[in-house]
Amino acid sequence: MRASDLPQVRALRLFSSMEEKHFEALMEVSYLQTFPPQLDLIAEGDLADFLYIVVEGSVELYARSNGRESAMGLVRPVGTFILAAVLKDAVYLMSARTAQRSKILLIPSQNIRQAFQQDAEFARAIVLELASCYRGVVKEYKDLKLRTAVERLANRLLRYHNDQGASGKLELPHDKRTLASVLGMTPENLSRAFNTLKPYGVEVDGSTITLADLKSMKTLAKPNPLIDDRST
Amino acid sequence: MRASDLPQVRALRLFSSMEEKHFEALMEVSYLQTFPPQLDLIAEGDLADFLYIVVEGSVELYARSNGRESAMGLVRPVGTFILAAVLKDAVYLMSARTAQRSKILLIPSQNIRQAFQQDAEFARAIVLELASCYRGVVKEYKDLKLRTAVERLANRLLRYHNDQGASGKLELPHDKRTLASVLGMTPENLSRAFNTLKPYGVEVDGSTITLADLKSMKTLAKPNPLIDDRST
DNA sequence: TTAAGGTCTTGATATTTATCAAGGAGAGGG
DNA sequence: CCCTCTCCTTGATAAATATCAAGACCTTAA
Repeated sequence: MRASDLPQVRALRLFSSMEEKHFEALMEVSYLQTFPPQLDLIAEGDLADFLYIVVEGSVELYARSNGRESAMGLVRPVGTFILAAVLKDAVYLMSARTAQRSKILLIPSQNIRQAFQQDAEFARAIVLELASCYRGVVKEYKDLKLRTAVERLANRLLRYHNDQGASGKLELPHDKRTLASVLGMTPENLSRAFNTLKPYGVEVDGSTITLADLKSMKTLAKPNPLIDDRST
Repeated sequence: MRASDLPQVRALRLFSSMEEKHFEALMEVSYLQTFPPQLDLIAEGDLADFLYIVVEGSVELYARSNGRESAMGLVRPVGTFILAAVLKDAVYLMSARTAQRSKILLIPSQNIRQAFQQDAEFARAIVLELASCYRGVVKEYKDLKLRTAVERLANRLLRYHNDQGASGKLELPHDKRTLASVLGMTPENLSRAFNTLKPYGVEVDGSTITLADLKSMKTLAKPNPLIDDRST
């Protein structure tokens, strides 16, 4: 890994409170690499050799069973994925591919586990990150189990809208096919769900969405911080 | 907490490798309590005051949104719940109530976080437990997202069957209403799903299920270790 | 023994979601 | 400029799931 990349990595929450010597040891065995879009990074069932950290770009987590495939989540900077598999020294439960050209940090699992034992501050950062991931999945699970497709879309739009500054407009961060999969529906159904939201002030122009009537959107969506807030 | 209960708790994986003095300090502030069935233990949205460990009995995790309610999981001995909220010092994402008369260990969150910092072995046990919880939810999420209702039931039956010794018979560990909710369907639909499975050798007698044709069950269910194995 | 209250099942129907088939709109390449 | 490709949309239909209503079955208690 190049020395010029170090400060960028050091600034990540996961590493910022770590002892210098442990950080250096970790970086010596790590790779910061740039990948083209749509490249498969890991496949479910493989042994967890590395911890992945998305530094730039974005990565799609997905899973397959029977003939079906579904997106399980999107990881954007700065997020980790498959931390649990790394810590347990187990196989990946999800596959991952780049959604865009992405800069990704790879750290060998073994060294992560070692650093966890040696550095209490790092251990603390790791467990907080893992707890956040856990709560993220629980929220996705609740979203899917307690809401209809239209409600999921409405709440997702409100979330993106907030993340992007609540200006009345938002950009979908991925194509509609992927969004549909993330939301647990077919692309056809996503189209129809957008039509259903039209009376609530949702205007679609490509990947730009305008929310013209936030109040009625919220009445319909009934956003719930215990599902939709990513910060808590 | 009574001294006679200590060995039982000490044997739990979470505590077995902890230093004696840290264990004692933790136990001094903890409660081992027995609760009647159907008692609400925590409510989503409340601040995480305690870590809960199910020592005997079983606990149902559930969540609400809009008017809907759904079971999110069942915790049986020896399992923890809401570990992530405790570590993050955040609010619970799920509610919990006893399913049966249950013996439960309550440890104040603050002391858990303190012990995590002081005892590296405990930190290791905690992170492994949390990673297991994470992977458990991911599996539930995959189950719901990638399978139909009948497939979910079939795979659940195969799982219970295995857990209970693979003798051709199995006992449902909860009433059908709860099972339906865990599987993400209505009780009516569960009934129909059992009927759909009849041609595959599934005979229902109250909460006793006989699997008379495992081969065709497996052909239908297509069990997937990356969803159904609880050990990995 | 009967009445009352569960849980579970069944049938009829409605709603939601998926599938299949076709067409439109836009981007990039020749 | 037009072709071709991909992505998205729309319509028609099918399948999956939920809802509503009723009844069966079981347990418990008077």
